[in-house]
Amino acid sequence: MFDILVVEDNQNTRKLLTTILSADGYNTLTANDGEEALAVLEHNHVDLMVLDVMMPRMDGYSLTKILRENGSQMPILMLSAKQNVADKKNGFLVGIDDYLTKPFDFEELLLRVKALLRRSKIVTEKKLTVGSVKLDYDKYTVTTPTLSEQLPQKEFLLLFKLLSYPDMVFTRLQLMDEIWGMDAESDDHTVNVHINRLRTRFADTPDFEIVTVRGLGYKAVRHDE
Amino acid sequence: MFDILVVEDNQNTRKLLTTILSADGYNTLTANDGEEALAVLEHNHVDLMVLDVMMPRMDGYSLTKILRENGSQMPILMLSAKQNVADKKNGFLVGIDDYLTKPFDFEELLLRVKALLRRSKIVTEKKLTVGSVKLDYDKYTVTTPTLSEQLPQKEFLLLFKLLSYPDMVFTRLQLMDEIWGMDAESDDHTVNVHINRLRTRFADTPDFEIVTVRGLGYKAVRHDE
DNA sequence: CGCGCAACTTAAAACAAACGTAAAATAAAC
DNA sequence: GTTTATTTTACGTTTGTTTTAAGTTGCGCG
Repeated sequence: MFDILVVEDNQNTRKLLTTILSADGYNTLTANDGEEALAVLEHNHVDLMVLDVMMPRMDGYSLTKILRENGSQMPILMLSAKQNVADKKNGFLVGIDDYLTKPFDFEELLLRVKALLRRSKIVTEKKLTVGSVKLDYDKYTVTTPTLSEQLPQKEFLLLFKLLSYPDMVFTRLQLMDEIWGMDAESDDHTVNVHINRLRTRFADTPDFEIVTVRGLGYKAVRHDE
Repeated sequence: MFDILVVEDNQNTRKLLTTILSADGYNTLTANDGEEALAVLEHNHVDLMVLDVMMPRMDGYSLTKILRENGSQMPILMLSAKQNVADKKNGFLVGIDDYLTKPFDFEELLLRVKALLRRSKIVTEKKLTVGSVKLDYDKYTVTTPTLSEQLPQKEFLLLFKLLSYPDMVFTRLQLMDEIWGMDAESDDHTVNVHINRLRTRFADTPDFEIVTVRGLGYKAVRHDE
């Protein structure tokens, strides 16, 4: 469900961390140092980072600093053998969210990870991407390479729902319930009309389509050519 | 600038906490136990809570639980003399964000408070810029290339809120809460009028605009051409 | 002490967009 | 080839927003 990047040069510790996190149901990615981490972040989705301070090439402070300067708001939990406040201070100054000293209690690590994810889920923008269509719920924007306009509310919500589970088929009733409310008096046909409006909007976005599943409903699909 | 509620029954510790926090520029409020804290929260604006576990009448766990169940997302830092993981676990389970064991290092407390405030998307920045519009909260100034005037208070606060998260949509209610206070009985339309005034002010600032999101609210947007 | 101005609120009218409906056109299934 | 499901178009209604204006409050200054 959540993707956690473990950045740690010591192989044993790295393995330990990934084992703990995997056992709790997280997907883990790994990097040996800051530079590797940046490379991983370029090509993968990461929800949270567990970061060692001491590493060759690029240490945890530098990595955090770079990320924050580039506007990243990813939750970062820093690990260090150092107990002293000066090191913690360094970490918090560059923008970490939590700091744990080694040796750490496994359970406490998991608790803190969970707390960070919970909070970041509250505040991070709900962003969805399917193909070249990007939707940002909080900013209320939908962009493709060719267009960038404000969708009307119903269309926006409809698209949001469809994009939230790409390829999954939603019945008209499901969509109605979600957008118009359970008691919706309205007709199924209303959904059709809004779907149609969405389609004309994305007519010239070749890698995205809303597909009809006859007898069932609709789904959002990405075409890679 | 930020209002922090200290909930702690021991008078000495309470005093210590408020002193540390005040020295760092926070406004502090206090409560002796959970019940008192609830009363304080009803009538005051609070950005973050520093919370002792052990208290008469209503302890920290119960208070946190009640708040979370009521939908509060306020950052909560829990303090306890107990070192063991079980107590931390209890805390995190009911929804705290951070846990510090007594005796704690003053500096670390301040660091963690700051990290929580940043993470919870409460703006620490008092100088904001969107496009060519620059706002300085302390100086109470707003400047663009073409104008440099003093805005009336409500307009200023409204703009501040909007600029604090560019592109993010704020509902009229959110804006009201921020500027007029939670209990404001006033009409939504008041917001509209002030938005309108702001718009006429920035009419000839081409790279800045307050955009309406129909059915939701407003957002501050930068146009780059 | 009260006059006058600025800031704010309220109300009302004008405006615009979004929405849902219906009906016609098209496509798929049997 | 007929039926059923879906798409498309058009239009009227509704709802939300903007704008204008008038009314109220509070404060500084004469």
